[in-house]
Amino acid sequence: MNLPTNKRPETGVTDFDAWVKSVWQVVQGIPRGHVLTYGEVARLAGMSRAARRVSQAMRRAPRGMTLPWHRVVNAQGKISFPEDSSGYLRQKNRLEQEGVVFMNGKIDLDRYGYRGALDHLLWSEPL
DNA sequence: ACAATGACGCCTC
DNA sequence: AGAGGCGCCATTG
Repeated sequence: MNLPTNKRPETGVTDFDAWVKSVWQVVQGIPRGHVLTYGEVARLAGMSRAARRVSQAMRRAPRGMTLPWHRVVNAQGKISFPEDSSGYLRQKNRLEQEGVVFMNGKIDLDRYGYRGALDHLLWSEPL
């Protein structure tokens, strides 16, 4: 449906560049205390197969821009940084500070993920 | 120009 | 549940 990478002669902007901006918006829309997977972000931004590109997009965010990057995890409900890395710990701490609970290094996506967020909207389950 | 690299996901076994 | 294998695709070396 949407295959990017076509340069527009005038602007020099690629479809991928445009998609990157959508990614920022999607990520900024993730409510505090909830998470989305890379695949979900990619899909919501308009490229269903671009899960691996989401991290690139977030790294491209301008310096001043606040992006809740820590609210993006992989489809297994786990943090995608190596466990021994500082990034892993930073992300985990930020999430726990928002009330997200880890069990055996995993987040319950039915509770904190996309569907979980919908449930909260529908019948206001306590977090 | 070409091969390797990921903050991934899905399907199999 | 968990480990492999493979497809993905812009970027990097």
